[in-house]
Amino acid sequence: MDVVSPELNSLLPDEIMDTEAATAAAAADSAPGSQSSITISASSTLFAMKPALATSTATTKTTDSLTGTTVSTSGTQKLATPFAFSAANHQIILNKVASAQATEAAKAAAAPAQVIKQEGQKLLVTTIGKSGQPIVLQLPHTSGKPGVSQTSGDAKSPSPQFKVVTIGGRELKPVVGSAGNQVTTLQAQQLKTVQNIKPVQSVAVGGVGGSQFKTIIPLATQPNVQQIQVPGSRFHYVRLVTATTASAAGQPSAPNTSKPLVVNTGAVRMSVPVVQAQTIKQVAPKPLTSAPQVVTTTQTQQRLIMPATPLPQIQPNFTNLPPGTVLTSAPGGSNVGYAVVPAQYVTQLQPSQFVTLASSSSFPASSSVQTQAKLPYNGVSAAETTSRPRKPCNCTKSQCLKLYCDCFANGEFCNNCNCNNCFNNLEHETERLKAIKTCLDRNPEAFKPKIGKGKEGESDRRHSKGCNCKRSGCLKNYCECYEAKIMCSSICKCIGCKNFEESPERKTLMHLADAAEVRVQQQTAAKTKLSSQISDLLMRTTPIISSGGGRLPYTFVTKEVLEATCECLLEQAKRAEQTRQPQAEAERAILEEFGHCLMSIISSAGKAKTDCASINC
DNA sequence: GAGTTTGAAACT
DNA sequence: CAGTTTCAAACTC
Repeated sequence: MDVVSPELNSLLPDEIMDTEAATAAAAADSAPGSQSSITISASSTLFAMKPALATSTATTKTTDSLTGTTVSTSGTQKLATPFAFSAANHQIILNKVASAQATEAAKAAAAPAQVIKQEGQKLLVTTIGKSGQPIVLQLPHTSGKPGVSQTSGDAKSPSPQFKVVTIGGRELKPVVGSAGNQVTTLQAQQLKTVQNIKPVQSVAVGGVGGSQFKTIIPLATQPNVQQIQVPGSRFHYVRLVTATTASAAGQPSAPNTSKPLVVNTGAVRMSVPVVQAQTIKQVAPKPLTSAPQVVTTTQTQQRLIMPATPLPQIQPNFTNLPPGTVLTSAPGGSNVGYAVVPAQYVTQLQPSQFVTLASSSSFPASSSVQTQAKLPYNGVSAAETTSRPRKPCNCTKSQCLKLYCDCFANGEFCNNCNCNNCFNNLEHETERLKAIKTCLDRNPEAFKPKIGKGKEGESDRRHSKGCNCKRSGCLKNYCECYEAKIMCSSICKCIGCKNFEESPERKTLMHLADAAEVRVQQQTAAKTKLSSQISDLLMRTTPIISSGGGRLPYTFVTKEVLEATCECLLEQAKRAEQTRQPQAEAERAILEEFGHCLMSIISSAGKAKTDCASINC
């Protein structure tokens, strides 16, 4: 079954190809029609963990090859029950083997690489990174081309016999020597992990030429991974079940790592980090410069439904499961949550959003599905286009299904918006997908960021289409260039543009904006400090007061006191106004006066407390 | 908060 | 492709 059409591939952003997955894809290049590249997606969730044969604690940072995101993973990983491997019809099947055998394998510090012979090809089964990290299996093409991720192959063969691909953008050193003979300790550890993985149900087989990609679902009966076909979606999903909820009864805790997941290192171009939905936390939004972004995860017992590869089939049960959707079970229902996450965007989610969405207990039964995730059709991380949470939209007529709607245009579901008749949600998935298609038909780059990345830094950022401003001088937020804090370029068609480097108007605006920002920061700092001082005072006085009965600060902040304080502050303001003091100075004086007032109140309160104590009241 | 202005998106 | 309309955000009062 074809999973990615050339058309779809053409729609994917260039950034995706600027990845090691793409490199691997290039390395996997082979004659048209061949199916020589097989990649098995893996994650701690996918490979549901069994009671530990071995336990390792690791902290791993993995760079997401799609977004440049750095995924930080930490925690204890319990290796799973081992499995044997077999391959047939270009399928890799990981079969369970006896635990004793697995134990032996786990004990072997330098276990040999798993080599699968199939039609003259060999498969090196290994992982990259530390124990428990994702696993990539790739059948090499017998005439594989040199590539950064490709090994030298079998020593007895002039051509490479196996191929190692990277996961999540993590560089993988070539395996030296023939498969099964010269394996490094790291590889042995990786293999140990491989031997302990659970069956995988979905295997994406990368072919060559864009249209050659196949999806194989070899283990339909395996309980831990289920393939889900989403109608109208370019992705198909694999439901990933953690050991806690599916196969590891009695296990005290679920694995707590996030894993990058290479779904297909071929031209499907998906290298996705799998993070467990319930507890994903984004430490900081990804800046425009696409600097590495840190994502941390903590323990979870959630299931993930991950988009593995695009899937054209439409099945009725999942018309409301769009890519980029986090699902959760209804309260009182299943004890496990579900998440449908276009994993390449997982790291872009705002932490609060994701945590909320993944919470399986916070949704009403009538709406067990909530969404707040990046949709895949955008193909670009939210962080690449925005550095802060998107403002809620106010659409009234577009149903949030046109590019007028910022949420839709940025590939997001509406969430906490003020829109009316919104269709940009799961309940209207069919319409939404249709709208996406319409937009893409009209403009294949409709969901790509308008502000292109500069090759040599932000100074080279520019609007992909240029603006068409006529009246704003390109110095108001009406102008998309100005709004993006970039100057207009030669491709702009604006009239009366003042948004260029030497523009005095622009410089003046910038200075004003800077000054305003500084002022806001100062005010914020002052408020914070004052608030802190008040809190501190209350904390210090309350115990003393309460010991004598009554809450002194509140007792003494009477209406009269408040009025007197306000009078003082107003008087100070008037004085500042009369003397024409600068605003900042006036604010300082008022705050200072407020401090005096507070001190007076506190002093009086303390005195009263003393007096009260002396008369034993 | 209501009304106006603006320019991108959508439409013809 | 150009002109017009629609739309929602930005802006003003």
